[in-house]
Amino acid sequence: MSSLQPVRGTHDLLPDESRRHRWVEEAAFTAARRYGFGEVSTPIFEFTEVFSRTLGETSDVVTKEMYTFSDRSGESLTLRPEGTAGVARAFISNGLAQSLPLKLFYRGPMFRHERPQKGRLRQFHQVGVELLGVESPLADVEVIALAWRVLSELGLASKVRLEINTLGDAESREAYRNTLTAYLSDFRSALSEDSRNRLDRNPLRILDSKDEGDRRIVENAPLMTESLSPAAREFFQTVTSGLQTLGIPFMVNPRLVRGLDYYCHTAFEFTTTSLGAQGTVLAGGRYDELIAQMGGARTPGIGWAAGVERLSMLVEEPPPLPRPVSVIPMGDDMAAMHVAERLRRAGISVDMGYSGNMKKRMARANKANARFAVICGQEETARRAVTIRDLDGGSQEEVPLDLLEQHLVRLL
RNA sequence: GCGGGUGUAGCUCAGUUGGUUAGAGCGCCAGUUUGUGGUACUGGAUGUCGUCGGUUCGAUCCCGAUCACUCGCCCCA
Repeated sequence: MSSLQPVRGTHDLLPDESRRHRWVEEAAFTAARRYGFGEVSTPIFEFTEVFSRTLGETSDVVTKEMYTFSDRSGESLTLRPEGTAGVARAFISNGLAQSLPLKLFYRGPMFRHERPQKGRLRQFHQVGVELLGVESPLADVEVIALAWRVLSELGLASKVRLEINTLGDAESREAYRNTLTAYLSDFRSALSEDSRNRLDRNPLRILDSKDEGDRRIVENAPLMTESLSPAAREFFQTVTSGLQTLGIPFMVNPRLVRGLDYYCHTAFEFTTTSLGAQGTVLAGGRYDELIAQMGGARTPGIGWAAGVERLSMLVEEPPPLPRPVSVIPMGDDMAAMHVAERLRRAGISVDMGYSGNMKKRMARANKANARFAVICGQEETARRAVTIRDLDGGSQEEVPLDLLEQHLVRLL
């Protein structure tokens, strides 16, 4: 084994796996386009502030997971740990408040300095969407419907479960935070060490603690629902009934919380039980205050992101590639290369080996899963013809060189 | 960041209770067939036994460290 290893938590994507990833990404983009989203591509690094100010100073992502470094002019830059902050920044930088509502799709690598596990890498890939400038819960419904569409297209409808919750508006959340903290404080000494910390920093997180003792305490805790303002309650009601209208199965999980500070109202997660500890496959929510927080005009938004690696582990085989034709030279390699080039110009995928006798080249054609072999032998060449061999059936026929392209196009 | 497991050929994995030349299957290469692949048969190559250090006459095996992967926690896609 070589000592040249990739950096911890990073992977080389060889052609087979790359193809799975591509398939996942394309399924997401195709569906997104059908819902009216256009692709946006923002830099994979930003000024550190773009993330530190928006994700929450106490969030794990900011406090211990960012790849932050100084560039040569001393600026603090950070490899993006998620996509929304960069899109929000681009929205402001480009004055896109003029073009609301805005529907954006993105894909690409994200970076988090975490301890790697299955389905959790330091460089991983996400596809995501953001719908900006729509106050109405219609946006929430549409964006979740798109997520459901993507997962369905990938054949994952039966493998995932949609959980949804509301975090309410700012006032509701503030009120809830207070009642929850008041309730939990009585149990402070009974809480797990992690949760005692969370009590001060982010008490909502205690709701989804995996600790047995915590769970018992949380069972009787007051719910967000009880602190919701009438407006927030109605908003959530519209979202859930909308999902019902569209026939999208979901379950309300009043203990579902999101890690990043900028979320409000709708929060949702598609989870699976087949990926070990990394159950979340696609997640998102509403972030009405994010852009204002970054210094832009207040612009509501909602979006989600999905982990490409996680999805590609769940997905069955991607659709097969079109099968190539193999050109087999017999003596004059360059003449055969010329034939290959003609076929490629005609839009046909062509494989051709660089050395070896006919037997070897036929074996290579087979390995390439070629549908036909085009044999360029001396005798045929003298007649300005080639032999086409059907590699599935085994029959072969001679075809005049001039008719080769049209002949093959018809056969394929 | 914390705790457990694992690391032997390109891949999946045996094995050595510390002892001379470390194995299998798949894959790869060659041949049976010098103009014909997929099947079959025959033969072949492959390894710093993750890395560094320690114990020992002797370490792939025991010990320590380190790196990577993996499972769980934290957190998240």
